[in-house]
Formats: sequence, C-alpha cells, structure tokens
Amino acid sequence: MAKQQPLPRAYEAADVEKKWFPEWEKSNCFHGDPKSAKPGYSIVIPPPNVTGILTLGHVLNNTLQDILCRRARMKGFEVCWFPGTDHAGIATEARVVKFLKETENVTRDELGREEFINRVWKWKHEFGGKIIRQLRTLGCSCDWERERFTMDEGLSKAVLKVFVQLYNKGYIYRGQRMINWCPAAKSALSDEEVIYKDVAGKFYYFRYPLADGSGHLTVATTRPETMFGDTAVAVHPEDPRFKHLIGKMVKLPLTDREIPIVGDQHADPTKGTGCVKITPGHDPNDFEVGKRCNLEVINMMNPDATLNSNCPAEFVGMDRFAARDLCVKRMEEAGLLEKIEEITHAVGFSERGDVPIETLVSSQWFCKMGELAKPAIEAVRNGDIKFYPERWSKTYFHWMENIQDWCISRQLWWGHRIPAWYNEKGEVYVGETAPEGDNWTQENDVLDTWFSSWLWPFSIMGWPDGGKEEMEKFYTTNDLVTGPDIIFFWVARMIMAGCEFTGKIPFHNVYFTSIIRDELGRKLSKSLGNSPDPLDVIAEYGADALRFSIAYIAPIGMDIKYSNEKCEIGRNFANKLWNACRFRQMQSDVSDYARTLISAELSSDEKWMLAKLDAAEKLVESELEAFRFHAAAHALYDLVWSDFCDWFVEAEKVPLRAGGAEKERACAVLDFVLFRILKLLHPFMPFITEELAHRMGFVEDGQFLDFEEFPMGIAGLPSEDGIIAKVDAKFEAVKAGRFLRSSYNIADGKKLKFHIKLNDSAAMEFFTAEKSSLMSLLNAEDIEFSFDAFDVKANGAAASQTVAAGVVSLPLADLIDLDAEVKRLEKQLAELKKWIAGNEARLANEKFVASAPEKVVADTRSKLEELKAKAAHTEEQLAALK
RNA sequence: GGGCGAUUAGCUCAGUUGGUUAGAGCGUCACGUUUACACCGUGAAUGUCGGGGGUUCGAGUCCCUCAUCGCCCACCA
Repeated sequence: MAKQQPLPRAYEAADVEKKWFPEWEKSNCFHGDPKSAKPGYSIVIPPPNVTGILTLGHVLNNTLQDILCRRARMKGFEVCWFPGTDHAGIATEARVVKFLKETENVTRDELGREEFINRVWKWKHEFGGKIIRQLRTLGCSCDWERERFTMDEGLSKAVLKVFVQLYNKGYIYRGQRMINWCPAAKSALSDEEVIYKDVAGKFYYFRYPLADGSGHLTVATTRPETMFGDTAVAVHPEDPRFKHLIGKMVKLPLTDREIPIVGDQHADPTKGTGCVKITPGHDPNDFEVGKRCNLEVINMMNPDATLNSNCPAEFVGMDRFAARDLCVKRMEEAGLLEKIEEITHAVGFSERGDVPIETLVSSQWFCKMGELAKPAIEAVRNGDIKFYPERWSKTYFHWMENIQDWCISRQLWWGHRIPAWYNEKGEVYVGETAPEGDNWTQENDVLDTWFSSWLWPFSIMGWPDGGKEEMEKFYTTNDLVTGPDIIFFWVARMIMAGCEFTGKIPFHNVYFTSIIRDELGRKLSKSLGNSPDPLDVIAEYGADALRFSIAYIAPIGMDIKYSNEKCEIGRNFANKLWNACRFRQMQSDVSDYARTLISAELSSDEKWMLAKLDAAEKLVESELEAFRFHAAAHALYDLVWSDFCDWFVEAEKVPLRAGGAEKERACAVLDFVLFRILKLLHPFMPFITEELAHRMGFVEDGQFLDFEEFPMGIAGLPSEDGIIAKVDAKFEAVKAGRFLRSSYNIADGKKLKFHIKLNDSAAMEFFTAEKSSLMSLLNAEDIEFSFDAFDVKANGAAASQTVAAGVVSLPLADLIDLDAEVKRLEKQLAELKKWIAGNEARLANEKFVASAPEKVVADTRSKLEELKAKAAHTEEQLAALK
C-alpha cells in the first residue's frame, strides 16, 4: 500500500485540479494505441469552431463524452477520444476581417486572396483553438496528440477526394438555381443555414394600373422594393374576377416597363387580393411561376443587398430597407398605395450573419443527396445506429426522406477551394490537382464548412491515405455525443458520408444532449449577457463540481435551466466526499483491504453497506449503458451521501470506538467501500477522486484511477437473506426515536433512555445484538427491550411511535404533554385505519385477487397484516395513556 | 399547416415495462457544534401529479380531448 497523506480540512479544488492534468498527460494516460491488444473504444469530438471559446453547451457535451471515455478505459478498452477544431468558414472569415480592420485598418479585398488566407492562418495560430486548452481545464481525456483541424493537409485531401468522387459519380453539379444569399457574408447559404424568425412587418397594397387605362389590379406585398424585379402579375386561371384580364399588360409603377398578367394556380383567390406580383429573380415560388409562364428573371440586387442598375436611378446603390421606404413613399405620391396592414410574418435570417437573407438566382455548386440518403436512412431504421432519445430518429427520417440538393459553394476565401478549373473555351476540369497547361483558372468559391465536417469521423483518423491502423482499431466509432440542433448539419451528413466513402456507419450510438438555458428558460447568448463563462464557474466551484452538477441536472432530451447556484450541488458533494475520506484517515492508516473483499466476520451494518454498494454499482452501470447520465449521477449521490455518510459512517462509529479487532474490521470495510466509490465516481469527478485515491493510499504514485477496474457489482458478496430489510428496520426505529426526541424539542446532545417493544423473538434477537449501535445512533443513555408495551402505570407517561419491528417509546414522565400525545397517537391510528380499510377493500375485490399478479396480492396481504399489527400497538399505547 | 416535447411541493426537477401511503435538492420552520463535513447534522411542514373524459381490479404512468408554454419542419404573396 502507498502511504496515505493527510487531508486538509476543506476541499480546495483549484490546486488539485491544476495538479492532475499534467500528471495524466505526462503518463500518456489518454493515448489511444491502435496496436493495443485491448478492444477499441472511440469517440470523435464534435469539433468546436476554431474561433470559439468554451460555453456551458461544450461543458455538458464534453463532460458526457469524458464520462463515457473514462468509464470505457476503466472497463478495459483501448480508448481513443479524437479531438480537434473546425475551420468554420463564415464565422472565422468574419472574425478575422473584423480583427484586421481593428488592428491594421485593412480590408479583405485590399489584401487579396492569398495574403488574406495567410492572415487567417496567422490569426488561427495566435488566437485560435483557445477552446482546446479550455477543455483540458474541464478534465477532458482526449488523445491530445491526435488533435486535428478541418483545414489540415490530410483532412483537406479527404475533402478533395470526396468532391472529385461525387463529381465523377454525377452527384455534384454546377447550376443556376434559386439559393439563399447572406448579404453580410456575401455568400450563398444552404437551406439549413437559414433561420426563420417571426418579426413585425407590414403588408403593402399597391395598385398596378392596367396598360390600357381600363383600371388597375391591387397586389399585396411585404417586400415593396422587389417590385423592380417584377416581370408579371399572376391571377388564378379560374378566378372569375380576373380571368378575363389574363394576357393583358399592366404598367409597373415607378418604371417604364409593362408586364403581363398571367394565369397560374400559384395565385390563390382566397388570399390577399387574389393578384400576386411575380418576382422570379427573388422568390422561390415566383421562380417556379416564371418557369411555367416563361417569364424573364431580373436580378435587382447587388451582393450586399443594395439595389442594382436594374432599378430606377434614384434607387441604385440604396440599401434594401431604405429602398423599401422610398418605394412606398413614391407609390403613395403616385396615388398607388391603397393601404398598409401591420402583420407578423416569418422572415429568413442568416444563421451566422443574423441579417435577413435574400433568395436570388445564382450560379452555385450543388450536391444531389437522394442516393446518399438511402443507406443512411436504412442504417437508422434497422437499428445499426441508435438515437438516444429515440424520438430524434423521427426528425431524422423526416428530413432525410425529403432531402434537397445541398448548396455547397460559398463565396468566401477561407475554406477548401473547390477543385474545379475553367478554361477560355468554357470547359470545366474537376480533379484533386490542377490540370496541365496554363489556360486554366481555378474556381473562386470554397466549400461549405460542413463539407469537411461530414468526413470528420474518418478524416480525423487519416483517411484516405493514412490511418490504416486507426481505422482498423477505432472506426466505426462507438458513441457520438452532440446537440440536436446539428442533426441535419452534421449527424445526418456524417452518416451519409460514412456509408458512401467507407462503406461503414461512422458510429453506433448518438446521444443528443439537452440544450442549456438560463433560469428564465432563455437561450444562452452573448448579447443577452446570460451566458456564464465556464472558466469563472470552474474557478469558483471547481471543474468536478461543474461536471457533476451538470450531469446531475441534465435530463434526457429536455432543456436544462441552468444557474451558477446549481454548481453548489457538485461542490457540496465533493466536500462531503472529501470529508468522508478525512474521517476515515482520522481513525488509522488505510488498510490493505481496500482492494480485496474482507474475509473477517462482518457486522450487519457492514453487510448492509456492501449490499447497497453492490446494488448501486449495478445501477450506475445500467444507467450509463442506457445513456441516462443524470440517473447515474443521482444513484451516486444517494449512495455516497445517504447510504454511506448518513447511515453507514455513523453506524461504524461504534466499532471504531470499540478499538481492537472491531475497529480494524470497520476500517477495512470503510476502505473497501470508499475505494470503490472513488472508482465509481471517477468518470464524473476525475480530479478529486484521483486526489483522494492517492492521498488515501489506494493508488500508488504513477498509477491512475483510469486504469483501475470500474466497479460493476461485488464479486463474492457475503450475502445474508433479508439483510437490507433487517438493518432498515433498525434505522426505522432510530428515525422514530429521533422523531420523538424532536417532538419534545430535546437537544440531540442530551442522553435519553428509550424503551423498544419488539414484535417477535427474531426482532428481539437482532435488536438486542444491535443495542450499542442503536444507543449510539439515538444518543441514548440506555435502551430497554421487551415484548410488552412500555408500562405507563409503573413508570409514568411516555411518547411512542409504532414501527415495523414494534414500538419505540421515550419515557418522559415529567415532560410529557398527555393531551398532545393522545392526539398524536390518534392521528397515527386514524391514518393506519385508513390504509387498512383501503387494503381490505382491495383484497375483498374478487377481480383484484383474480387478475393482479400473485406477488402484488401477496404483498398486499402482508402489508395489511403489518398495518393491523401497527394499529394494535398504537391502540395499546393509547389505552395505556388514558 | 404538419411534427415533437413540456405541464408533479414555493422554486428546479426525478418518477424505466400501470401495482400498495408520489420522491429528491434548494428554499421555509424548529432544534443542534457528541470523533469527518455549517459546502454540516437531526426533525418537521407543503402536492385534487394542467382541465375533462375513457380503458383497467388498479392510472402521475396507457388512450381520447381541451388548455397553456416551448422547439423543429413547411413555398405561402
């Protein structure tokens, strides 16, 4: 055994946590060796943005992954947790553009493409990946040697290979289509990057005069400024009000253009005015109408959402919102504004830029997804991949079964440049390397960030060129832990990529975490200022406290309402554990029994404790197996605080006081239990458990808890039938005695005499044997056992409480309030009678007896007997007092 | 419009396939410094499990319905 080191009085997390991470890294604890003989276990981290800093969302996510990894390590797996970061095209480019403006007052375009990209790399080396360092503070046991970045050479190679492969297969194509455009990033976006928000808006009713002067049509729109892109007005072909007008022309106000009235089923006679202005260049529906009716497509906007030269002169260069106001003003002046209605409507915003997006027709690269989705749907449907909670598979199927082509090109510089080249003849060449000859120019666009992220589970291992051993050992990965908000962006696409490029699913289980909100249920965000910095929280409470608290409060598949005070759960728990160990150290040096089951005779309390521990170990294992982290945390909390500290440690003070062999045995059991608790708790609270395991001398220097066996039930548990019930009955009597004491406001410190009436000789034997234990737990001066009720006539009044084993009485001749005591007993009796009546009625019901399971009926019968006995005791006490 | 989720003690939430008296933490109240721990101990109080209906011997748990809140998806001028 290692020598134990004394513990300070209170647990100070900071020093301990600072100490262990370097130790673990120095000893290479977290390295996943593909050559190992152990079975492999792997997780890939959801790569945080390289620009990112640690948030509570990351804390939750990575704590859970760390719990899984450390547990797997303890269970004997060769564990590899692959860490890394994502280049996050739009976010990073925007971040660096801002940085360069602030520091050097230069713009992206002034620098030029090559120099700008250099600056981004420079920024990345200097400021990026902060989050990776912060994850260590949290204790994450990633294989840090394997940190990767989505723009690393190897991962970029994977992107090119995949692009070319899909292009050659005919899945990737370039085309003119209606896409989502972010005016802030000045780039195309995928459908998933558009977030719809309900905002207050206005519905403008405009009059478009008929060209022949015979009147006007009224159209309603929320986007007046797009009228400069109008190329028709549509009415329903069967609408009696307007069908005769089809084929006529209207004069487009504020312009000198005339546009036709067309008949199309898109115009719904029941909505608005029944007439719709058609802007094929800026609305997906209108685009379709345009195709059907052969209309011209006019783009009336610049990339930054100012109006372009297709608009009247005074509008050119004007921002879209300013243009809207001016447009309305001009219409009003022209007497063509009929009315304005206030409405709330859904407007698409850019996820990153947080500005309203524009839909417009543009030439972009797309990836057909239909065929890719098929095996990915099947993998989830047939259970090869399981979602936790399962219901997310519904969301997955819905999206996958209606999957649209993916717009993968972005008009950015930071990212994987599309490996396509054009020549003067208008030919296109797509390949992993540039074509021969110098008349080729490369495509300017880069790929969507997710086009590299979807390859993460295998590109991070070295695919396609390297990483053969890693792929062999660690791919398919075991579990993925991520938020449900990126189920489309990332999870679904990874499954498709895994199936397509490796022929294997990328992971077996997906655990979707909760979303963390503030106390008021609002999303955490920088702008609201309700997003606590986890590093501040760690500084105040400790990383273990934060980890444990967040696991403890994280329900499966629901939002978490978080506040810093919640971390008190974990902090107090850590302190409790610390002091339990400190108490043990105060008794004697730690024994050798910590690693082996004790062969000596055990007390009932000790057998009880081992049985409880055994059950808790099995429970924690089964909960973790089902990804029920919070249930596992609760089981641990109850085991340590309630079973171990409140009952067992208090009970063991008797043998500890007795000294000699008694004390030795008690210490041995305490050590055995404590060591197993530390191991069980280690995945949740790695720092304090490691510290205590070493300080207690359970683990030698240079050894670590990660490589101790994870407790999953005690082999060779010394069993005794009904031991838990027997000891529980003793504890029930203790509670009853304490209740009586408290009812009369007698200080805990005052020694009292108790009388306990026992039901039968078995109880008598057990309670008599446990007398010193009972006296200690009750702080009694003496306890008298008897088969008879306490003799009130001879000894004066007493307060009594009926329990399963009999009746606990506290003689209080002088103090007792007879009336109050009678009232209390009558109340107890009335309650008992109520339950008796209920149980009797149940048993009198033939259908119950006939159809309920035997065990339920038997339990009801024995419960009834117990209740009747209790009632009889209570009546006896009552009679004696009267 | 479609889908999903939530509604249990003052607050935050557990409650696995229906089974006897629905639990915990925080907060509240009372007592307390006896060999760990005041980041503590002992005890107490508090619930028509959102409303209504149904299935069942038995419903917080299953079904229907309504209400409120939240999220996701959907092309709606």
